[in-house]
Amino acid sequence: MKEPTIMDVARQAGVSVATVSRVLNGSTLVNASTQEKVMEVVRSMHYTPNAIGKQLRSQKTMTIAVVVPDISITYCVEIIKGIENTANPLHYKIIICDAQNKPEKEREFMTLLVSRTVDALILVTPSQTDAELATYADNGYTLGVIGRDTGHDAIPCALTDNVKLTRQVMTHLIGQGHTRIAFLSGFATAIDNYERLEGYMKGLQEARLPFMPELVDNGDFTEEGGYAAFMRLWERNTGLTAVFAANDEMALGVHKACGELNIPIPDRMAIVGVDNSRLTNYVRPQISSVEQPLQTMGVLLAGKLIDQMNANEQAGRRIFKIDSILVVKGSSLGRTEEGQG
Amino acid sequence: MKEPTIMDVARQAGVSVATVSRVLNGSTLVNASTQEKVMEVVRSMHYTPNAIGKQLRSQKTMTIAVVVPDISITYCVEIIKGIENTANPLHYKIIICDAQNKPEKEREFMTLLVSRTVDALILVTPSQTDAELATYADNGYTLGVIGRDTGHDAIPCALTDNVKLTRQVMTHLIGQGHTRIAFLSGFATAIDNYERLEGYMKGLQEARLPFMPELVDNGDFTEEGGYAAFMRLWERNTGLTAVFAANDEMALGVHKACGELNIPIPDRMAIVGVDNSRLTNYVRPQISSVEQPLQTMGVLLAGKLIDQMNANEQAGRRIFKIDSILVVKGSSLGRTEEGQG
DNA sequence: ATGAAAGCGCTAACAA
DNA sequence: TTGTTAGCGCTTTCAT
Repeated sequence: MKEPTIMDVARQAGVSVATVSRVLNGSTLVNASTQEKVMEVVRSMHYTPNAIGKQLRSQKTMTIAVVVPDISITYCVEIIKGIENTANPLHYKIIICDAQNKPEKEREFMTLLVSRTVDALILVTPSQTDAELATYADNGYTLGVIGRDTGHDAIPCALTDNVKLTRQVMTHLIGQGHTRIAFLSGFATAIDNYERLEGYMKGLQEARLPFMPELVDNGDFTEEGGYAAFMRLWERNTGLTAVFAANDEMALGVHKACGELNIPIPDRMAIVGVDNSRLTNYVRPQISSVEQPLQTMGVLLAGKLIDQMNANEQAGRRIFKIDSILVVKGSSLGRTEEGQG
Repeated sequence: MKEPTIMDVARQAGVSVATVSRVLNGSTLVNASTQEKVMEVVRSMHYTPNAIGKQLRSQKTMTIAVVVPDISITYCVEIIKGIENTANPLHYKIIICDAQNKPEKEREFMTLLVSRTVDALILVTPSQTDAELATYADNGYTLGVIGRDTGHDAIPCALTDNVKLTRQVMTHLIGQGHTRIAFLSGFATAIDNYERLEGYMKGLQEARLPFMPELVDNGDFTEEGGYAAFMRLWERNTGLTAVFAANDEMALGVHKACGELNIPIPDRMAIVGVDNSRLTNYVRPQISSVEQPLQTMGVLLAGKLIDQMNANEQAGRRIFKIDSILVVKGSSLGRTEEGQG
């Protein structure tokens, strides 16, 4: 089971390897009859060029690695789809790397870049520090980040405007008459937290509502975390009537907790999440959520990165900050008078 | 930004490239002091071996491609996780390929194998025919399939026992007193259909229930398809009291349809799906579903494939047929007397 | 224990 | 228009 090489084709066709290579790569400087003859042999031998040989010679793999924290999160999958939709038509292959929520795994994947297995690497909400990522960029590696801005000139990024997003939610909730609104954040390390907290506070400020630290808690971006956090909030007896969770998982946890505590939604408790994931539409009432244009983020960043590799110069925008939209559903709309009492 | 090569390291350390290569690959035939000296240089230069060069020389990529029909399906993601858990510890990299439900895309990914970009390829519920896949195996390529058996000696596979699975469901439903049970299949092309239909018929047979063709319909494995199929079934006025859907998506469609038609679940209509996906636990009542040990399937197949590559002989089992378990929930349990009337 | 050198499959610069 | 040939970075046989 030995693959035919370009040599075999050349021999069989009675031409040199250079000619075969030219035909294969669509060079115009080839006699039509020669071309025909070579293609004939290529077909009859079922010859397919060896990708490794090509890569070694051309110093290009035409491959981009996408490192996601967890392949089971819809958030990540949507981004991947966006990247694919841009990369595939441009003949770039995508290799998806699942870091399984382990920072050490994520770091391991960086060697794909260093070992030249891929031409570029996209990190989705990386766990590495800005300084770590800067090192790679400084050494000339092509990488981009989705979900935050490392601040490095050579690292493009796509992210949502968290402050705007949060204020949008706050405006909605305050408009519904809520004054005690809890904020459920994710990991303390995520930059999103800081920005969303900022938007939360700004929203309160504008409505001349006081900031109450006891209305802020952490749910670690998981359903269980959101559930536990809400239980803590509830026991503090702060008189809260609404919860803004930094993602849908936590919002689902709150939804569940309210169910168990017999707190009617939205009458006694309004809930808003982020991601507008499918699940939010299957629980009753459905959960209002902010929809981020994830595919778009993938499309824009991949496009930018490919441009960067081909043009060899950093032209155009480096930061793609994208607006999201709030999808209002039953969990935060239509409180009945009765319920409010 | 030029990477240091093994040559640079050799020069710097005052040894030959062969020695550097030996050190890097842990050969024992190297003087301890030489070894130390080389490693010192490797560290100081931040040298990382070029993967492409290595691959070309060794004729191995240590990479396995996993081609899934759709990366957004949890079914696929679970299998991927299983494969990763086996492959990564054995130093194999995984490249995930999303065929986006397009047969031509799936076929394109086969060139990864032919072009030697990967050492092996795993197909999850492929759209290609057995004959097509056989060609690759006959030409010595290493591939495996999850979800069906191609019947080819050199193509290992992992799959669930569909007949058993279906009969399990039928036994449960018949045990609950149902006699008119609809069967909702997926694409007509999927082999699963045939086997599940077989199990359905056997289940009826054993219980001495008649097979009614008008109780079988197709829902294309989608929620919308399941919804539409149920609507058709319902209009046929067959007096059905239970639906077995070949996957959870279709089961959710039936669930939705019942909601709109005001058919109480499980009192007037029992529902059972397959996959035991997360969503089945968020709707009310929760949907009974068959849980397939997907991760296990990935683990077993990947292990078999890697063995096959290393041992160069086909020892051991080729077909991994795995039992699934039925998780009974509200949608098919506890019909009240009243409801039955 | 170490080094020299061949060669994996390919492209492209240079020659003819 | 076509051919010859030098590498891309690495491992490994064969000498030493």
